Amino acid sequence: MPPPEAAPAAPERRGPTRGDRRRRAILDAVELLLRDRSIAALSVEDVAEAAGIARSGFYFYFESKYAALSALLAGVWDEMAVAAAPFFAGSDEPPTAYVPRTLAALDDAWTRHEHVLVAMVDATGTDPGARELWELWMRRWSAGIAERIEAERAAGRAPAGAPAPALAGVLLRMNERSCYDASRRGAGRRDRDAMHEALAAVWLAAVWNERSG
Amino acid sequence: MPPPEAAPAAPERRGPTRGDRRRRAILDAVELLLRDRSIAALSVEDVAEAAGIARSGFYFYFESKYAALSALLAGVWDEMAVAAAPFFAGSDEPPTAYVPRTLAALDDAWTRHEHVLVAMVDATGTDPGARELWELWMRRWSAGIAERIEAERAAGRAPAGAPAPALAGVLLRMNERSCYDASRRGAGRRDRDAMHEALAAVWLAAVWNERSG
DNA sequence: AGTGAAGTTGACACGGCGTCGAGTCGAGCG
DNA sequence: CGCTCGACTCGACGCCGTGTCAACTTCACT
Repeated sequence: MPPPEAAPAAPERRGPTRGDRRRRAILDAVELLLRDRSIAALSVEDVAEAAGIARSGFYFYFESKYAALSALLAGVWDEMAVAAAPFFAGSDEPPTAYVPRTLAALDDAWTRHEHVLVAMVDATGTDPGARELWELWMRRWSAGIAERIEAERAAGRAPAGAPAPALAGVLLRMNERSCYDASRRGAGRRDRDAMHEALAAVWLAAVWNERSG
Repeated sequence: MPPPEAAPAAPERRGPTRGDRRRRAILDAVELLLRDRSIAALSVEDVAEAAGIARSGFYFYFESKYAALSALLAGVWDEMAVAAAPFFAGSDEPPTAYVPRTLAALDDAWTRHEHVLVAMVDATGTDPGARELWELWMRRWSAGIAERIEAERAAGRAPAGAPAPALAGVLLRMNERSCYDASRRGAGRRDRDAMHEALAAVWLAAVWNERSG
């Protein structure tokens, strides 16, 4: 199952075709509408209207609103990956320096797309396709984190402890749910900063047995 | 907002009335059907049929399938609270002993009702009423945990660290999401044990700066 | 100018929801 | 015993959102 919604072997002749632009308009409409409506409260009709096409035209591009939402997600993951890169690359710095920084960068990327991400998490409770896609990414992240933990342990920078895959899993869930809830309750700066501090403290203590500065 | 769905000042004359029995039958039907269907895939018709009444009769008892699900939750929370009691009471034992035990007991209670709990979490993405109810409980748990952490710190058993409310919040989310995911993927014994170990390690490290035995 | 693929549309059938008014049941009372 | 009133039940209705279809238009390329 390759990255879903990848265009089938992109013709890539010239600038975006009319269809490409329509597709883009639909995606933009979804993102826009999600700013003040939950995915559950969003109908295909709303989206089509906002994109300037007939409702049935929507189905030429996507199977359902959840499929469109999933497509919207592709770009978001890329940004998240960029934010997390320093973590996965390892660092000469002490973790007390780069872990808080990475967590803040991740939350920043999350916040930039929070409407899409919140909608996606909500959708996992309803649409099997959305769930599978989300879980695919969760597994990838989890595997990456586990690898990182094992590398830190192997290098003697982190003490042995709970099996890395399980540890990676629970820490990832913690981040996922914390960010989701922060977006849900419209957390402000103060609130988010406290959350960052707590997240960093947990990661540092659980993986490196470090107290944050 | 008192515990929703509490009968209005229970008449409690004699044995359960016919209405009480019907209500119970509906709740049982929901719980039963959730064993092999998600809440999203469950229609009021299905429930009514399983409960032996007409679909419209359902609405005499509940506003929607989500209201019924929420009602079903009341009893579940009680069991969770019992499982967590040793934690909230504090203990003379070292945390390395009672924390893992409590986490296992909590996951046990979760597992006993996992269909209802998973359905409820799924419902929070769709139904505002379900979300509010769930978040109410999350806030209560979070507050309780924060209080406990502060008590441990005050007693000198736990070192100072991130603000207790934020720390309690992220740790609670970690548990919530980990249990949810374990149920979702039908985790087996081995899988769950590894999760317990990881959860215990994180709690101990983050709150008490302890490595688990 | 002609052709075929890409794109677009309104109309349709379907399924689930929530409500309503007309009814039934059953305990308590005169 | 029969009446009454509130608790309960039901079928029917109107509504809304979904997904599909066949017919039509547009457009890039010969």
